[in-house]
Amino acid sequence: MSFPSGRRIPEAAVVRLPVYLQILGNLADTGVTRFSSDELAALAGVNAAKVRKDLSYLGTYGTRGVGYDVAYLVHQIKRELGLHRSWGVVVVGAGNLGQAIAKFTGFAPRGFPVVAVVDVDARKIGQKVGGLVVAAEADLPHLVRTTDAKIGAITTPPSSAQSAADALVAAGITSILNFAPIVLTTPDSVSVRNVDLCVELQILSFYEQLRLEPGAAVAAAPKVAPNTLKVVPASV
Amino acid sequence: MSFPSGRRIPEAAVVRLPVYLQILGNLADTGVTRFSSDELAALAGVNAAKVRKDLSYLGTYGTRGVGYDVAYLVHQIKRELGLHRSWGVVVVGAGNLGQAIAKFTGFAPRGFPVVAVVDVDARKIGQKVGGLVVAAEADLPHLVRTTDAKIGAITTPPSSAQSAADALVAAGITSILNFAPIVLTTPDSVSVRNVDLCVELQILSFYEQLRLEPGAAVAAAPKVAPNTLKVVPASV
DNA sequence: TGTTGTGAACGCTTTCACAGCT
DNA sequence: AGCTGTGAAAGCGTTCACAACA
Repeated sequence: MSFPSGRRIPEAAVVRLPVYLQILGNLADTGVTRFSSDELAALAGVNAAKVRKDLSYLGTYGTRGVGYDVAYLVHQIKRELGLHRSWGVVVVGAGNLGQAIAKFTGFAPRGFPVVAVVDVDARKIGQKVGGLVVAAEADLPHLVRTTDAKIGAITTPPSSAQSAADALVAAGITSILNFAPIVLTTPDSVSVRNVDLCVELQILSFYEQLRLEPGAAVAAAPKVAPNTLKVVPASV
Repeated sequence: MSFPSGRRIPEAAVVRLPVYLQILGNLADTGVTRFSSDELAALAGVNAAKVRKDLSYLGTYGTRGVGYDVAYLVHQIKRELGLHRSWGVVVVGAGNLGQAIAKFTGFAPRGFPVVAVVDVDARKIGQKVGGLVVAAEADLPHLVRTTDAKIGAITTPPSSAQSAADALVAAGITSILNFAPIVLTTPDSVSVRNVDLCVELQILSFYEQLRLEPGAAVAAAPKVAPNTLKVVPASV
């Protein structure tokens, strides 16, 4: 509602900024230094008016008749998303997915180093996973404090996901990426994003089915996903 | 636009149906046979009016003064989402994530068996991953035909993701789950859902930052994510 | 009485269209 | 002339509030 200097970016725009950032990063890598809203729109699969509106929420950084500067816009989007600092990720659950995330080398360079992996299973504790040693879930408060982790990723079986969430919240984590196929119960001050692959597959199957059914047809292009995000004033 | 019998479910509602389905499944497992919109709303973290509207798109299946039947609603949601049949998934890219997906036993029971894993790397071809043998990406057309796969999951490095998408499309796949951090170019007749974990982390960091910045505050609860979905008439 | 189903109001998001700069 | 920035309009999605009904 309120915002430091009256500026406020609509949620719908916030979720598109990382997509623009990615594309602009690719453009920069190929030596492009300037782009127009038309060009970015084509690459992102949206329309130019939306790109201009979205970018206008960041400030007035374009040049009429010319376009936008790639490097400058990358900087501004990063600033807005808080990507000029690093956000440590602690992975809860050292199963297949947890290990895949811990081993993935693509997060750290983009500002999201995996700083710890924990599990409740004594057989997993002490194992090495991608340069980290699996710690006990009970150590979360200590680990979060010492590593300054800011985001928790839940990759446990569904039956342990809620207790994992409770442990993360107790340890002071307020942003959770949940891969378990259950709806977590968390305080309103905690942001949760659900990445339930079954949900994604079910949505795909709905549209695939429309394509298979004779006579069925849809025209619109839905862009939403079943994520939940709760955020309350910082003072609470 | 048009729909067989004039019925049409808004996209925003479609993405919530899998969430309801999951919760109702859990309720059924614990012996619950009836629920009210209030109860489901509390469990799903939405409000009761939304639940009633969403369920009303399926048909008139509730009983005034009483509520809804769990088993019956599960059946109706499954029917709507096309979950009374199985949707084979072919994984392209046998790296950490691809292997984690292939090994995960939670998809098949929910109607999404992983029927094949392919890679371009000759060293990976022939390896066994969760009961499947990694095949060559060049075999995709043949594999899709013989396994009747309907969904493709791209878990390759970003540099190979577009060619993976092209190969899937050429093999006749029209629904793609993309884990690579790039925007895919596909025909309009192909549905793509992007599950870019960096995008999710970046969105989380935006809200985390608001919480850390003194004086910052947001009130609304955004529920959208940067997915793209393109669907065209079945006849095309 | 209790709960659904749903028009109508509201608010957010997208799109249009053009004024304003370069 | 070209492209941005932005009010205003249109389109969706959510919420309200209550009639309908078991």
